[in-house]
Amino acid sequence: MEDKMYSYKYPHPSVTTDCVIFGFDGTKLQVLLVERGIEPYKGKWAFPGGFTKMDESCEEGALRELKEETGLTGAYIEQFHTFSDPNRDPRERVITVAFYALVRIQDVKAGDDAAKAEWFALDEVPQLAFDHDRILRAALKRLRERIHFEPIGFELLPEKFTLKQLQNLYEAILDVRFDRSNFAKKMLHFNILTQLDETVWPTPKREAYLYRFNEESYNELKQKGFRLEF
Amino acid sequence: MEDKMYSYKYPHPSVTTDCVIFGFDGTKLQVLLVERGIEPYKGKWAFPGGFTKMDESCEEGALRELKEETGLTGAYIEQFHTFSDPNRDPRERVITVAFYALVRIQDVKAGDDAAKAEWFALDEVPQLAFDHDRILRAALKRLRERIHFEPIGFELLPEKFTLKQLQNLYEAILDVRFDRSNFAKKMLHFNILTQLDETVWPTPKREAYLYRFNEESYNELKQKGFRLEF
DNA sequence: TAAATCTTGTGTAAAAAATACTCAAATAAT
DNA sequence: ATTATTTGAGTATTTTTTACACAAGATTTA
Repeated sequence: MEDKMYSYKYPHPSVTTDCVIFGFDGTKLQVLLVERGIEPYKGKWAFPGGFTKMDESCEEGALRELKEETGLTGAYIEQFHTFSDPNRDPRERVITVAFYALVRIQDVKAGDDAAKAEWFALDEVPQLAFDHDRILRAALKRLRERIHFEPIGFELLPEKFTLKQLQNLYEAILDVRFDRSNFAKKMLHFNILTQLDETVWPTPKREAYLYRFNEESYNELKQKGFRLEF
Repeated sequence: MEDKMYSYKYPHPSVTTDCVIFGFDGTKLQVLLVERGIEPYKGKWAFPGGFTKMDESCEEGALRELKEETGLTGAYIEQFHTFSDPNRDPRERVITVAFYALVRIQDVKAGDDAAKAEWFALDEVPQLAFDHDRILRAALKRLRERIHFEPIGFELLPEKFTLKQLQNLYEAILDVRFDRSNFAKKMLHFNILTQLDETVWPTPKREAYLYRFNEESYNELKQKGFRLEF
């Protein structure tokens, strides 16, 4: 088989996607990292990602890589920044389009694929390969901004959840503390939650109602224009 | 001179930047467009932009193109989305990193460079080349979101401006109407404006105070964390 | 088994912000 | 001089935010 080459009059960069995958364990925000098996940065942790093919958009490429490396399909992803420092990859010029994904931690069977994948709490993330530290900071920044306009938190929680869990999530994402009573009031005021019955999940002391995210109401609300304030 | 070629084992896309340049004429939000002199889309209007060089980041490339095509230097730019549909350019695979710039309209001497550049009010923008219609919509969306977190409006106004002008700008960007008195109250409450003396600029009837954006106070406020609400 | 402790559901009073106005002074046009 | 327009300043009402209080259910401790 002949070594077919692709030639251009001007030099072209490589284009990759990288995906910061956020999960929530009930207390802390986590990210999924894979250990690099090859140089450069062999043995270092990095975000899943890879080269974008010529016949796919970056969104399609990101979803494909996500599936290949974690088994996740149909995840919620959002592009947040493109990193293009000429020297960000020591091998060649690589421009990467960065995404974040919001997934339920239990949906990912970490570590059973070819790639060694592992969840890390935000405050336990090791030093990362390439400029992925910077990418993580940018992802967090965007996530925090997004939460003001969309109720993204629901992608991270189980189908049914308590107000406590929801509050824990918001506190983890925004790194703030809310008054329990006021948080519930505000959250329920949007009418995008449906109250169910009892819970057993955490049962620390008194039982708490379970809620479900009501997508219909949310879409109605979105039409009218609104903002989630915290 | 020999035709040097750049060869790769795998095909590589081209990477460009495009810049949506916003300006404000005191009433309406405007964008700067250039008329394409070559195919494809010859004769159509498009955003200034061009190929990213191998030794510059996309940010540097966008600023360089901005200077080449409009004479603007040191403009405020922000990357907002990367467009990567495989068929967005009929010639070859081109991925474009899109920016928006906020400039003072009077700083651009439109139409004196090689490229024919012209300002268009948002509601008078013609059909654009490539997927630039989509790019414009995305830029506006981002601009509207950004205004909640940063007082970006000041990049679009002259050094000294009246509350009326500031209100007009916010109304133009967000496409809403505010109560004059309440807008002023809210705006002054942030303490990022410094009141000056009188005006002559518009002088429609009664003279209005001029204000200047106070960057120091703004940075203090930003440290504490805040949000511009409208 | 009773007491202490923790968590959740519910509510309330005070403070802050948003909203909808009013009114007079300054200026330009008639 | 009269009229119309625009700005500065202010007020009253409503709504939202914030900081708490308290009792009920459940678990742990004594």
